[in-house]
Amino acid sequence: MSNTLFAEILLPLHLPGFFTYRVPESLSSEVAPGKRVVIQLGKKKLYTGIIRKIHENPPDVKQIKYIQSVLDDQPLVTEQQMGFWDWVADYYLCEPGDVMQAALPSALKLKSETKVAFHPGFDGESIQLNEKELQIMEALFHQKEMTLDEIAGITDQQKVWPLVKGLIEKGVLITTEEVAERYKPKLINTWRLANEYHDEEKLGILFDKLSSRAFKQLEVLMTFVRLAGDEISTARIEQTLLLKESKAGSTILKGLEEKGVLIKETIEASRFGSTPAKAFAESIELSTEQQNALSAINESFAEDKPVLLHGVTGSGKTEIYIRLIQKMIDKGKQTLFLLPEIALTSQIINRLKYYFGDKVMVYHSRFNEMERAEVWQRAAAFSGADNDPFILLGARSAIFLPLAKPGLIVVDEEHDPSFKQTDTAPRYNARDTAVVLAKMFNTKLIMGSATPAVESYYNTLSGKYSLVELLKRYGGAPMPEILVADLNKERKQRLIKGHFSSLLIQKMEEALENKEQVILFQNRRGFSLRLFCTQCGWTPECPNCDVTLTYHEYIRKIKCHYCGHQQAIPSACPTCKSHEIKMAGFGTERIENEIPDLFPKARVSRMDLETTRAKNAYAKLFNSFENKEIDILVGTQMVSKGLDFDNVGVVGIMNADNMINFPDFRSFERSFTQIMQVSGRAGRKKRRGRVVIQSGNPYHDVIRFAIDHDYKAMFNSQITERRQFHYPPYNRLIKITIRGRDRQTVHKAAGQLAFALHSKLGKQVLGPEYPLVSRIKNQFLKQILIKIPKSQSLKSTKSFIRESIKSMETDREFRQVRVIPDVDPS
DNA sequence: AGCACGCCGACT
DNA sequence: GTCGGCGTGCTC
Repeated sequence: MSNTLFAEILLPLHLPGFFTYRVPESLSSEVAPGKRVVIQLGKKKLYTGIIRKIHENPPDVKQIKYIQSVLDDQPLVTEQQMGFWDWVADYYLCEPGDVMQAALPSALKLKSETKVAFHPGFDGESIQLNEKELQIMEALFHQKEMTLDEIAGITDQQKVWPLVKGLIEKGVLITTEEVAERYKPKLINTWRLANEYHDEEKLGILFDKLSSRAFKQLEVLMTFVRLAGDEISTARIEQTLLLKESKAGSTILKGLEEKGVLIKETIEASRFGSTPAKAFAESIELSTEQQNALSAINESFAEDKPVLLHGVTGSGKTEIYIRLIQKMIDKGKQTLFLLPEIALTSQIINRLKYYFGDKVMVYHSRFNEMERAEVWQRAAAFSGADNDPFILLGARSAIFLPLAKPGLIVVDEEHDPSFKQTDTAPRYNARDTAVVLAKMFNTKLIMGSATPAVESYYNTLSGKYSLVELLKRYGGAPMPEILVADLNKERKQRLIKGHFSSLLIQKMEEALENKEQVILFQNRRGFSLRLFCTQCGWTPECPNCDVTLTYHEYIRKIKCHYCGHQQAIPSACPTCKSHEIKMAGFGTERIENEIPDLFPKARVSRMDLETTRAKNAYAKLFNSFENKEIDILVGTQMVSKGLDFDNVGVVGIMNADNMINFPDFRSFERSFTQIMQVSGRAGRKKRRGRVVIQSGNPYHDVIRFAIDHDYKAMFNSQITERRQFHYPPYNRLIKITIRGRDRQTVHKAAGQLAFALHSKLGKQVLGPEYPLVSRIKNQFLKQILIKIPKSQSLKSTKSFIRESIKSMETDREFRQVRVIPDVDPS
């Protein structure tokens, strides 16, 4: 007789620590760390949890529930991965449950639903029931089982539970909680030839027999033979293909099955189509520069050092990645390839598939639940077979994919801010997390960018990473020429038409004359169209958030970016009753509308969030630009990422100032990066492209450095500033947001927390201050910023911060206040 | 996170 | 009265 077992269960919820459940005797041989279990939490809800530990110590709690069932035969998450999850939770100051929630695809996290049915003992005799109760019963006679939502639908009432509860008490209804495994492998039917007929002679006799009476069956069999080709004894033909090719129905197949001619086999199939590789990675010819870079990378890998590949746009970083990936494939190891979300729709996927075919699997937020779960499962089940996923490609959440044999991690466009998750916990940076992951799993790591993040470049100087440079474009293509249009000067001389300077117009004309294309870039921060009253200056604001509403053409309404509130355009100003309401600011749409006047013959399209919302809209725009059906493409950020076109003569940056003047310690760096990324779209193979930057401040350092393509000058100027003002990479930042319904309480709570932090951290604590937007969805916000010197122990500082937050949260006065820590905020 | 419980204001 | 709208506390 063994002792009772208990299990520490990790739940995908924002709750501290683990919950302890009891292991029933019947499951004691099945439980193991890393397996999923079904447990009940609270009064009825069932959840999927993951076993973290099994022990024999009864916990000190009032009630202890049993594990209901074990879902996996093999652990879904390995010990090593769990260690990685723990690191993420610890470093980014969140709960392990937050990490589980982010890491597991939703199809692997089941949740129960309440189902209502008749009580088996209920005899149908009507007791005193009201109209709504009768409605429910009526519906149940037809359906046997209903969810609470369905009941809400038929009774036309939102709060349905008291109603159902009454019926349960009367002995009419019962409820059950149902969980269904949501991930199901896709199954397809295939057919093979029975062993008996592998013999040619016997097959011949069969043909003769069928030709006399079963003509349809003969046709199917002949189709089978044709499709099977040389592999008649081993071939498995898909049912759908077989039926389509022989134009037969499934009854005919049944007939053949009954005669013992063909045998049905159901196999697990991929939800993804198959694309064979079209070329060998070895066939790529590297330039001398690329060859040197590759050797340098391999040398650093030998020392187990992460590599930062600083390669200008068009220098051929991808070819180097492909070579490195091929080497991993030869060793039977997997590559995790991370890139920014928007770049996922781009050419790089096609490039990798071109060389690696089915060995590439993409993990994408646009995929449905099942597809994501399939990628997850196949990554973990990897055994090195030919069509196994050797390359896992995805945005930041792909960092949690369970690679069975990881060998290499690639972080492309490593400077990109979208690697940092900002909205929900865990607020992790996938690039920084990749560095830790690589160390924990003993894999190689390469990060690439044309404009590395200041932090990353600094790490190469301090020796934490190796720096490998590719500072020339592939094939000796020239870097684009960068010109600046002085908006103030042109404005004085009245040369500006709409939002176009004479310089930009001139360069665009030249390009269009040469049959070259034009890309115009408008930063999203400038994309707001604001209404204002010309008489008193009034501007419509969001009732729930502390922001002005912005105009959206496609709905002809004004809308809030934070909470989604929208309303009609006011016809009169509510303060002064004036009807003189005008629009300020400009976006991609405005620019698009101005073009016909300036370039009547040009074909114009717009690429931004609105125009690419529909499925495949992005690909369509992309293709028509590539096929030169578009002369001028106006767009936001989107046009700056991963688009490589050959025929772009001019890139126009409509307004550089709203990027540069953004109040943030990274705005200088971001502006430079943005300008360089957009500029990279110009020119390429054939001739030197041109970039026109429009600015009211043409002698600003950012613009000067951009003109010279001088990353290092930008870096040097920034690193000095960062040191002086104690910003990263010299100090670590932790931003703490305090949020709540009541302004005064938030103010007080923030003050108290800052005071507590101050007691030990002193001047490292800044604030509390109101953030740029101090109210979102009717919640008031305040922020505290902590600047921790690199020399200081991060571990003890963080645990002190954790404790300070906890002690503030336990104060009853602040029970409605939420505290949100953000480590290394972007 | 979800959910029950409890209190309050608005209507069939 | 009953319904729905929150605020609050709790989950092994």
